[in-house]
Amino acid sequence: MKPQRILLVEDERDAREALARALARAGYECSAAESSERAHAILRGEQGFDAAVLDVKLGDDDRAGLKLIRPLRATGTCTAIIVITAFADLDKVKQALNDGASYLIEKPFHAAELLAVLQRVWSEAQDTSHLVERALQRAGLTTKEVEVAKLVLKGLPSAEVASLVGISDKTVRQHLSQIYAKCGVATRSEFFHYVFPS
Amino acid sequence: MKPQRILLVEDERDAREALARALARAGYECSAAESSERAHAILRGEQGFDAAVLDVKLGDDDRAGLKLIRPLRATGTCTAIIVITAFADLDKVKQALNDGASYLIEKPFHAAELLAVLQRVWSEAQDTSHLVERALQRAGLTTKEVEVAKLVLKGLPSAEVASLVGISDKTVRQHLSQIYAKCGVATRSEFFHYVFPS
DNA sequence: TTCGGCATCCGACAAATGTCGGATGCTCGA
DNA sequence: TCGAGCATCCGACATTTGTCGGATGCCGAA
Repeated sequence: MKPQRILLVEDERDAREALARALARAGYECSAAESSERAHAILRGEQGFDAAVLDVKLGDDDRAGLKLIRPLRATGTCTAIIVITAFADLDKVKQALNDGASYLIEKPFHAAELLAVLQRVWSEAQDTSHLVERALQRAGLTTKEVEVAKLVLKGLPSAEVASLVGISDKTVRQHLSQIYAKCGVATRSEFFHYVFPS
Repeated sequence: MKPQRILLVEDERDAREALARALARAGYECSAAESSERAHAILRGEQGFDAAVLDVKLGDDDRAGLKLIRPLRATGTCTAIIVITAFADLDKVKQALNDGASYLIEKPFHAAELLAVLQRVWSEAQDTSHLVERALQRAGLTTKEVEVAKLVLKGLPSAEVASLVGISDKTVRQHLSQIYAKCGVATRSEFFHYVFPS
């Protein structure tokens, strides 16, 4: 899957418009801002951005872009945050990393690079396999139980799981009972919520 | 919730043992390795680490710790990866960020700092609210539908959702039908899987 | 060898879930 | 003002899900 909505914050008009065009051409819906203030204004209006591309330097402020990272992370929007900068110094990169940036690209760069990074970082952020692995591991499930659990977590009904695993649908439900007990839950929904806390 | 199992990779024996003790005291189950090779060996044996704490320099190799980041990310274990280093130079920090590290701590540091960072980074990584927001936004749900959807995603049965929202349980199911239609799914499980792809 | 844990099946039942058809009232924009 | 969209409710039904009691066979550790 691809990210859909992207927040682009870049103060230089040419660069901003070029990137916005590139993003649009690649099928993204892109909201562009030229300053921190505009970015915040946009965020107040609409949420639900999948990713943000932030220039580090905005106008006078040498690291205005970095200051946007924490608020963005806090809102819970924006899964992937990419920062771009012409002058990567140690301090800025450290801050970017520790504030929660996903990637840093140095100017000058090709739009294609950004698109590639965007795609990669996004799909990594979307990946929930670690949550699944962890939860199942922690619960101490047996081999078969893990097999069943993973298929159930794919949204399949018991009958489908049964035919895929090659056992009876009754047995699948039996296993599930056992799984639920180990996880301390009682229903399929609760099990999902156990694996994906929210 | 706290992370449970931690992979600690640090070549200096004193530091390693001190950290391992501190982590154990804080209630973590900690596997320590003194080299890349040992780390890989541990990973071959057991998976399911929640977090990794990596020293950047291991033995001769100036950035052996950094080289562990990608494999760790690739395995799908390890939600949080913290790197520690005595000499943070621009190049190393850039690599750490772009390879997928979550945080960088500079030596010398107090064990308490590490514990605090671990806790923070871990809970951020656990947070799936952005997935929820994104999915619901993308589906174009109405206000009420979002309200219902969020409670359902908390694992609550329709009846509970109904009493929390203050509407009839039938109505909740009605809303859910609508929600499923918008998301292109047919059951609660599929809906979970729509929100949390895995 | 014997016993506990794992995997497998069955029948039966209560509860939860999803769907259909139909209904009312509200609000906002054309 | 008139209809579309939203929110709300109802009854009824087929399906799915979770549980209970009971059963068999296998394997590995005690």
